[in-house]
Amino acid sequence: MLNNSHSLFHAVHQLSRQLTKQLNEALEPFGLYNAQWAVLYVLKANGALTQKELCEYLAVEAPPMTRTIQRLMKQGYIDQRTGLDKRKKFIHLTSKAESEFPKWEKAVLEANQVLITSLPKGSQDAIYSILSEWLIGIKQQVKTVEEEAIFND
Amino acid sequence: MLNNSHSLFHAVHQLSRQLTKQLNEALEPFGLYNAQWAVLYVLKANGALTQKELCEYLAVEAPPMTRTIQRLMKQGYIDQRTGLDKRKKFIHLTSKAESEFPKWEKAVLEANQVLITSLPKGSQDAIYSILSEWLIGIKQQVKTVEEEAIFND
DNA sequence: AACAACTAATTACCTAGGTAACTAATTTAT
DNA sequence: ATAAATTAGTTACCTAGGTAATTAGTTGTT
Repeated sequence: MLNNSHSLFHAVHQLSRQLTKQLNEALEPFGLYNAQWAVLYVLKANGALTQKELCEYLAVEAPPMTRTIQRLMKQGYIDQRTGLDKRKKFIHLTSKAESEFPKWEKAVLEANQVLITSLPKGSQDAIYSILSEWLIGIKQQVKTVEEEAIFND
Repeated sequence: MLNNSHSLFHAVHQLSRQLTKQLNEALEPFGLYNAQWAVLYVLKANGALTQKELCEYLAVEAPPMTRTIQRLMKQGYIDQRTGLDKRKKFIHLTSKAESEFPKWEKAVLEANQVLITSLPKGSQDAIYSILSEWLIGIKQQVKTVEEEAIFND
């Protein structure tokens, strides 16, 4: 039974660190890190996207995304193409990335499998829906608090 | 309904970032960051601890803890005393920290309140118990996998 | 047509947390 | 008693993510 918010927040934080740690270990043989994998995964699933769109999909600010993209480019897994709007940079998976992707995905799925075995399917669905709802709630709440702050200026 | 592990892990990760971000904002007026607050909170609740013990309580490796402690010391909120075993450093809250603590706690609790309003009490308990179980499971699982790896050497 | 406002991306700099390699103190074995 | 192994903490260096300030390109206004 939960007696305070500290414990809950701490558990979330700790879990997040465990997950990324294990994922990084799984990706290590390929010279990839979890932030890079996240980008590759989104690009594979959605096709070419601008950096802005990638930021929105992954809920990350622009500067870390710039860095991750520059690294992936250096490794030859993506390329940038500017469109009509020269500010926008569309990010594409290279054929090199396309051909490596299945290996990466396999390693990641195996790691995820290990991480998730101790969580019964029912709990998986429960936790996912609670977390999703909570995230939405937090974003609204934060927005509201900010607006009140502006209003009170 | 959860269709893959990526979504779940991503939700956990994103939530963790939201929570620390909001907590940092709440602590900003006091010149504190969430990692420092975590240490202060544990020391207040448990009394003096060695750095090793602090690491275990907060599930953090030693190097980041060293850094957090050095910062808190510079701010005059803690002091180190070596015991009989000269390797161990016991960390104490200073009276300055003790007198400031209630203000910090109030700010943190208010922030936590905002973050948790969108999560019904039932969901709080549900999520906390699932997360706790899951964390335990992951640690066992990871340990097992490592042992198998050693065995197969 | 020219100036103002906005937008996408980058740069510089901050905190958090991780591993590997090291130092100093303490146990354990021989 | 001394050499070897272990332990607590530190240092150096890595990735991740955040904010603030800047640049270049685009839109809107007048």
